[in-house]
Amino acid sequence: MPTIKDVAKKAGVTVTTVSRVLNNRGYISEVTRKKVYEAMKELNYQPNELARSLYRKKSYLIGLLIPNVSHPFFAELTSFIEYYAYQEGYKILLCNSGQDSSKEKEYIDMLKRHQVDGIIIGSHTLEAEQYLNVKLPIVAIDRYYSNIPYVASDNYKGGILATKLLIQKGCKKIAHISGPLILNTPANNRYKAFKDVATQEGVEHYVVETKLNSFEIEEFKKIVRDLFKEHPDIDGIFASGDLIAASVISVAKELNKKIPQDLKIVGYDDINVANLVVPSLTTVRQPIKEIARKAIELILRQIDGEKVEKENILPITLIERETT
Amino acid sequence: MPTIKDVAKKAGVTVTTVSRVLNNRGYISEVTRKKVYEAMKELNYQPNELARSLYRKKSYLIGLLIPNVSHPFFAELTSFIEYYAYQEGYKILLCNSGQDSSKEKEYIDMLKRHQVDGIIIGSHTLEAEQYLNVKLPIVAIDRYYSNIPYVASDNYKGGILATKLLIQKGCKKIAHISGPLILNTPANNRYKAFKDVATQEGVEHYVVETKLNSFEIEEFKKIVRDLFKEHPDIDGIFASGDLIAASVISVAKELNKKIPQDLKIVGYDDINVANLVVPSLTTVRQPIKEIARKAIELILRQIDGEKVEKENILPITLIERETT
DNA sequence: TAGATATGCCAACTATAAAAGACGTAGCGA
DNA sequence: TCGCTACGTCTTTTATAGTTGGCATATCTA
Repeated sequence: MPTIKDVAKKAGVTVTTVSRVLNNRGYISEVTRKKVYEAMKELNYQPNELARSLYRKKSYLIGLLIPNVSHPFFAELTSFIEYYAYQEGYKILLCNSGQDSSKEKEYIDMLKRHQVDGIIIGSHTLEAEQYLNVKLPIVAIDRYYSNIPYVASDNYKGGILATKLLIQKGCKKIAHISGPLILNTPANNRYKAFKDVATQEGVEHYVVETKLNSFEIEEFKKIVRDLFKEHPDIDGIFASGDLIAASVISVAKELNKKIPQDLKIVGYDDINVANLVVPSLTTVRQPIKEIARKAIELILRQIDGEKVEKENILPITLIERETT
Repeated sequence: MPTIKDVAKKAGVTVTTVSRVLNNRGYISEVTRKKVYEAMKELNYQPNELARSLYRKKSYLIGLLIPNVSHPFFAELTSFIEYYAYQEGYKILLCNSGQDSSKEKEYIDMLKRHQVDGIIIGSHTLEAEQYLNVKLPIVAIDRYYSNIPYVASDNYKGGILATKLLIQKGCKKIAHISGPLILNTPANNRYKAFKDVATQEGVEHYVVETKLNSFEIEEFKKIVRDLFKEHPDIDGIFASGDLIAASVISVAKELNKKIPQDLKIVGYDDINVANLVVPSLTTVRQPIKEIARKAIELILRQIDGEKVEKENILPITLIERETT
């Protein structure tokens, strides 16, 4: 790999001049500039970003810590985050914590060692202490913690709309399949909204919880099968995620339940899969692209030393398709 | 952020001593070691990986260049690649090229500037020249190029099995929905196998091609609708990807075609979605996990200066589910 | 002739690593 | 007993690739 010295030698100037050309600083004649550019091209020179980062104390790296990219929601989110980061000249260091809090801790330390300029965290197991002694800019996605700013969709409203839709469409016995409720996350507002609406409307209702580590479709299916075993006459399900909702469709087929006649389903997220399954999923659309954009915006503003709002709630939309 | 100097000062030794403790090199008395560790702990010190990388000429970073993580196949692949990389102490810099060759070029330059130790490329638009002047270790996934080692599933055999299954199950008029055939990729062997088997067995057959940039479900559906408009009596489809196959299911429902009675479908990949849709997809399973493992293995061996085999074909499996 | 423009030179700086050297002590042979 | 080597521990110096600032030295222009 050629260094700035090789370029200087080839162009017949000093490293100072090359550095000036690279950074557009000081006075440079067009002739010299051209010579330097030509030398760089000939040598196929790429400035060593490590050395620059070291000096500037800025790496243009953002750490993205999520449970798992293989989950469509995080995959889509990651894609948009990468998109916006790239537009601003930042790069993404990808970390899958696998919902394992020790791996999460290790990853945060690793990201610090690599001098990332900020961390976007969409992972859920971490305890208080580990966040707090990180002085880096952080943005959480769908997660509360102390004074760390977070981005989330309007989960409570989403839960209201979903539950109301089921009742309005005539469901008499409804269930909610929630994420892990032990964690204090914004997503739990979906659960709260479900409870609130069902109680208020006087509709019989149940809640089942998915486990912390289950991203496996077979596990989701098992949960749904167990639910129907206990309550075969459930006629409406609000699932806290489209993947779970799709699993409900799959199990409903096994049990010969007609959708939406015998069973109505509302998901959450509106990932691409929601429009791919048959029947297509009615779901609460999270603005994934906007969540990504907001997260990047909040990180960059913190990197620039700005204070940012702690709460960043983005609007949801109820998308009615064929399962209701 | 505390530096090694701060630790040295706190422990009452020189930076060299701290460095020795950190790197387990040379002679260190237990007393000194303990003092240093205590100082590191007190200061919550994390060695600056940028400075280490600069000196060592090794970053422990691997660039991953793919069309888009939001596609489930790449999402699952990325997840495994990250998993194996992490096990070996490497980190992943994620780049979505969006199938745009200029962005691809920019990304490769960026990765070089960041001194990545190697690049895994699953992207498809890049031209010859741009690869060649990269002296970095590279591994391609599902892509041929000159003397760059690649990993791919046994596409030809997969195509054979898929096509034979359709014919064996009684299909009389079959179609293949391929990826973009302009690119010279291993995936085109699915197309070749389809042609070969259909011709050999004397079965009427058609091929439609998806466009380069279409990862959009609506685009897939449109392609399928057009196919059925032209050939309403097609009774078997081999789709070159599960997402396309799922789109076929969706369109078949629109057209009131019964699966598998009126229409049989075989996909390719066996992403999680294949088992989620209803009816569940018969598909050719690519060993995504093994592809990831192999790609990391090949990159690491190249980083260590080893020569590696150019061709790395991994076995596929036909998974029969409900669409055949 | 002053000021702007253009370039060079040198040193300091970023955080860490590693080779070489310094220092005191111990062991051993002549 | 002197001189040599070995040893363990720590320091000094140099290196990594690039940035920056001060200062010197030109040349050009108003």
